Amino acid sequence: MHYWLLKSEPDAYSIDDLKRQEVGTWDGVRNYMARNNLRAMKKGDLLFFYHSSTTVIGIAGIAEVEREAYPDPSQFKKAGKYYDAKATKAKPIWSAIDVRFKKKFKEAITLAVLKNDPVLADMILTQKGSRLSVQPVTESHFKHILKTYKV
DNA sequence: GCCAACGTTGGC
DNA sequence: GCCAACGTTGGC
Repeated sequence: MHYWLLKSEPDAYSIDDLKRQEVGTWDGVRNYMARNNLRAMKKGDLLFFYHSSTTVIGIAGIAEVEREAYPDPSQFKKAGKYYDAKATKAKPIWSAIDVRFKKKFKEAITLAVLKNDPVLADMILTQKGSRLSVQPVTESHFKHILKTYKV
């Protein structure tokens, strides 16, 4: 079992959207490191759903991997903003996963709170300048966050 | 809205 | 292969 953190701008896709859908597609990732992390995910892995670029920045809830990486359909859609002319069906470049809603926190665990926690000093999320949108979270960090900021 | 940090592109 | 220029992310 591995743990992850996925960022999304709630204006585009929020944990409430996922809750409504029950199972949602995580597509549009256009960064190689983030993509490789998507590809490393296994069904049943747990992930933090993180809200970025919004009024309350932080971890909004939990989801789990429902379907492992497959070619991101949005790379083939010419009209869409995630279209990639270099990608072909035979040789796709980008990957998507499906995630299943697990839980929405009553209140998001904010980035400020996480940054203030010495236990999380070496978490990728809390590093200055870190903007990786799909990142691994260690088991101890994941459990620590749940235990400490239980909501 | 600003801007630091980072990733990507493309000229050489 | 280097690196400047540019575009994007994302916190503040």
